[in-house]
Amino acid sequence: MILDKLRQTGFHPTAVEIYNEVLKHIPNISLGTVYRNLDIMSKTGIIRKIETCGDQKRYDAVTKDHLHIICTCCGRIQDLEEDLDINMNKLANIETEFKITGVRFEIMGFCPECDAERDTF
Amino acid sequence: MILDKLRQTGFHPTAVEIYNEVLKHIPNISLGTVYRNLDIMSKTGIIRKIETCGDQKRYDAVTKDHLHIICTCCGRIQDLEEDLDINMNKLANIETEFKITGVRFEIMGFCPECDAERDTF
DNA sequence: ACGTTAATAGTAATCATTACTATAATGTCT
DNA sequence: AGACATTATAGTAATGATTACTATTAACGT
Repeated sequence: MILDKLRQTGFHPTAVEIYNEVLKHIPNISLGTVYRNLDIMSKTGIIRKIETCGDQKRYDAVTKDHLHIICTCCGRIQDLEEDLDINMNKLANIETEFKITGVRFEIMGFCPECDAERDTF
Repeated sequence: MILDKLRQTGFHPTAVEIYNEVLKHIPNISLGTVYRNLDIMSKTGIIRKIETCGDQKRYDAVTKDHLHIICTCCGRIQDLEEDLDINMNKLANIETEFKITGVRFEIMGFCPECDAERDTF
């Protein structure tokens, strides 16, 4: 049920948001259960934990690499179809002692709602 | 003093790490003071708050855009000199209703210490 | 039905950060 | 210098997301 709810939403909800959705179907589920199962699934690789912004972690049912656009105001995350032509070949030649495992590329901005709110000032 | 300490370190410390450094010179400084001043300075633009990874926020004395390499294990952040030839012109043409304010591009990996530790298993 | 194992609800603990409050430092004007 | 307003501070309390804990319940093979 947790996985279903995560897959149904186009955006990337927080654990509490998922909890509230599941609560409608399983009225006595515990928030801890949601956290635990999200954690298990992200460790198994079924879903992805987005460690990327703000105070709350968000979860993503799409595990393949893709671009996110993030509202710096409310934290909302959406997917982007665009490809920004990143020259990934250079990654292998970077001078560093780190063992590189991946990249993270996100676009920051104001979502329509937050942007409208800013205009009221 | 907070700003000095932040500028002296090559890596990007957390508020508590800065607090512990400053504590050596100002023994009765409060953690709240460190947080408040870091917040003021990042809002003024003197420093940068890195909202990017893990549970703790980190701070950066270099405000111009540059690449970070982040250890997914211990959270350590280092600067990278490389330029990855991102085609920024495409940013202006992205199809989205968001008002874009910037990008975030980071490289993830294991720092030498964490990587060595992994080998012991 | 019995015992073993794993998952859960509900609650308590943790940890980073923020808010609050009484006090101390600083500046200004006369 | 002295009276007053303004600001920053230390120290503590509160908040909020996440994790840990525990007693209970469900599932499953024999």
